[in-house]
Amino acid sequence: MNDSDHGPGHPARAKRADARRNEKSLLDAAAAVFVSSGVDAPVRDIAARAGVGVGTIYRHFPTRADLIIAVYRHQVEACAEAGPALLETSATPYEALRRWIDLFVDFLVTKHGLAAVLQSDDAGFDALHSYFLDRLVPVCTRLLGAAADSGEIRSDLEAYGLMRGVGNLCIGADHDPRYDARRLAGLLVEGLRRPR
Amino acid sequence: MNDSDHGPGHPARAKRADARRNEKSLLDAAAAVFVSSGVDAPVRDIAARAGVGVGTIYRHFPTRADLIIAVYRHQVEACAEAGPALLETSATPYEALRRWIDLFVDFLVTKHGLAAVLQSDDAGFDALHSYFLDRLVPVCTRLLGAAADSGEIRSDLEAYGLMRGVGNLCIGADHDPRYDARRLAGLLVEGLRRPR
DNA sequence: GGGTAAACGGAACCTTACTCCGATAGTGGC
DNA sequence: GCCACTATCGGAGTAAGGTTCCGTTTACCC
Repeated sequence: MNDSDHGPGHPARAKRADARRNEKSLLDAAAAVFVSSGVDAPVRDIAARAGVGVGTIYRHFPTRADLIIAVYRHQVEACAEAGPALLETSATPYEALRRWIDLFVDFLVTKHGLAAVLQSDDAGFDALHSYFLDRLVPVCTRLLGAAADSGEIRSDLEAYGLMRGVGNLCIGADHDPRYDARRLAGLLVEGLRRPR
Repeated sequence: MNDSDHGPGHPARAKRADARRNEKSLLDAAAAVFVSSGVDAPVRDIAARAGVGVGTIYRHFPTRADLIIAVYRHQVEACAEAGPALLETSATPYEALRRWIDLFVDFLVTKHGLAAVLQSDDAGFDALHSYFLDRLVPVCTRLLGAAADSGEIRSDLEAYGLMRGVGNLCIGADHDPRYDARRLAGLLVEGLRRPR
């Protein structure tokens, strides 16, 4: 996991110092540019901001998806870990599900264009798509399962479908005050409640 | 509205015959290409299929949005007109709303990439966005209003938000058998029901 | 048939993604 | 401390798509 350690000279060749420095610069620059120009800002802009050539970006992050994943990894992890926690601290499993979806929505809508690129069928974003799904679907499955077991919701919707749906609802949620993604996601979850 | 009339020689100059022919060719070609390659197929492809130069496309349809609107105008109109009709033929206003949303979803998911481009924040698709909204939001408003008046659903969601939400849910619905947009849209509408 | 302006076509240009390779400069061995 | 070795760098080059521009063609009116 942690490759920044530089223990006593071991056979495994350590990454060169400039490479590590550049990777850090790139992550910082990308994060800044993503905030100001969205996640599909031109690669050149990110390279310029980091003070490196475009070749350096592609060497460290073969696809744009890899860069996006690296930038948001921490937050995705946090979201994933929040699932089980909410299950413990909420009054009911349904309540936990509702709150977890809120977290996910908040994360997505605050990242200009991330939701859009997440659902893009553009090959090359497969890695991004997969990362989110691999990390979050299991968490969602558990929340859905708990809420279904407690009889609060129907049990005929897969976590995958729900995640994609919620992700879609977040598209374009920034830059349109009339569109409230959080609200709609809430209604969608509300729709899961058992009829009656 | 109808500019294909060529009434008795009036001062208004009639459009040249080749221009009218090309416009027709372009609409046919675009429709065909949209089906096989999606609505964001390269402009050059459409021009080639129609047997005209790219300049001719831009002369007839200044933006891609104009072309898309022209191609799907009939179906959008049909959808808009189906609203009031459903209100008359359905058992309850809620039922009419549910069925109308189904129609809208079916329309969107069968047009590769249309939903995505509809929500794109890319300026230049404003016209497309506006056309759909101008034409369909009033219809949706009426359906929502009727269902709210009959007490079947809550009344605190604007038609605009619902339309955007449903449109978003349709993104990427083709080419992913595990994702059922119609189902999710149904759940969203279900979520509108008054609690108890 | 001839004059005129509408309409055509596609070369040219711009922007962005992504690749490739000569130049640069850390690193480990001495 | 110096050198050779090679990982890494930087950005010119290539490709693809969108949009514009203007010399050429052609329908229309008389």
